[in-house]
Amino acid sequence: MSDPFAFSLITTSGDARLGEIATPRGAIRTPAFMPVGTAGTVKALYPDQVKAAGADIVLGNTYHLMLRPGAERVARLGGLHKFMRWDGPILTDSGGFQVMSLKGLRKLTEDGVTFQSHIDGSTHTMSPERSIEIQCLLGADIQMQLDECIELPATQERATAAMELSLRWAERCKRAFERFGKPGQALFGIVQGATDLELRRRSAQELAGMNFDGYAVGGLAVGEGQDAMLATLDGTLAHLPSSKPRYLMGVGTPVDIIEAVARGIDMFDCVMPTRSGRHGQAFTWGGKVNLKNARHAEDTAPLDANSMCPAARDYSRAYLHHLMKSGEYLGPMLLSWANTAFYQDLMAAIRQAIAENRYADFVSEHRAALSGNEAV
RNA sequence: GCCGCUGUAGCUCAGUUGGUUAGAGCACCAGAUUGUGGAUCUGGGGGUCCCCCGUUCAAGCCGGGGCAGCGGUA
Repeated sequence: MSDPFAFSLITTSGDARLGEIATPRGAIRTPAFMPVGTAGTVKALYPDQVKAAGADIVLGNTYHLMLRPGAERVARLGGLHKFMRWDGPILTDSGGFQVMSLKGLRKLTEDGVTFQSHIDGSTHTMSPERSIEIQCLLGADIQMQLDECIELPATQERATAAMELSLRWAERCKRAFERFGKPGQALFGIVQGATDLELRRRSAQELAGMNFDGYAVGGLAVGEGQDAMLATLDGTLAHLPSSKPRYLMGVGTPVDIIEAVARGIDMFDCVMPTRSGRHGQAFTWGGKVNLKNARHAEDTAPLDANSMCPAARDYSRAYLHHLMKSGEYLGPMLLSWANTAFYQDLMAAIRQAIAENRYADFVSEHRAALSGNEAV
């Protein structure tokens, strides 16, 4: 029987890769953008909308789901897919990002992380083994190793220690996954090493030697700036096997994405389309649009008349402005929808440009407009 | 009519024994946001301190008169 999880590279354009990841729950077209559904929901959207927007896979989060409703409970309820009514693939983050983002509420040891719940203050521990066990209880199709993600800039000592700890945890996650994982499920390793190319090389090569199903680049877009991020990517991807998917974690803006694809990244996730949407910012081919700005108050134009997404196509900017200014629920719903659709449209356009071997032209065509605010 | 209280930013209010350029929260106008704590952060514009007169080197603050609002009262 062939491995039900498999990455196939279809074609390339420069270093940009067009591919497909086969999973038992369906294919993931790459380069892919994975909407973030931390707590078992892509916030403010129905699963059907996420699917219709073009997303093949969504994220869930180990840390959040273990606190509430609890991994064992989700398992008793039939797993995360059934629970949230998403039948496509799900990738779960391991909790590594919370190692960084909850820095006032956690303690780190060789064995794992002790978190204080942000919900009720209760104490929870998560080892690499427990993180994998939880991800298996949730039923995640793609699971992530537990890692230590640090804020940048960081000292050499700090970056080295976090990278080396992440490698040791990678090994432990691999062994735990062999015990808990089911056929068709995949486990990704995570490259760390801040912006130090030598650390990144070591991390990538050692992970590659462990033979993961895919490789993530973690610890970027955390304060280092885009130039440093892209330089780090250049120095990292060369040391990862081209036969496996490469995932740039937590990234990013539309321009981050097109630049990272140009360097050979296959998968992305980011809270930006949904979080920004909840706060009034929309993404369009013409750049970012802040619907809270007064200039939209009487603008009868939609966000993007050419969009296939009703939220972007059928509602006036004036109405979206009003909803956001009034704090109405529909505002975040419509903008999360429009942004999720835009990100998927962006990925579709990226895939098409690679397929037609004109990716460099695509980047130069759209880079400037995507990088700033919409021209007024 | 009389008694009391109040009047400071769009709103709700603070403002010391009179002392530099009168503040806050919200609202407003913008900017940030990258493996989501439905969060947060950063800037900005905005004043006839109800009006007039007086005291004083100096008044949002003290005195007199007026106006307005609220409450009480025969």
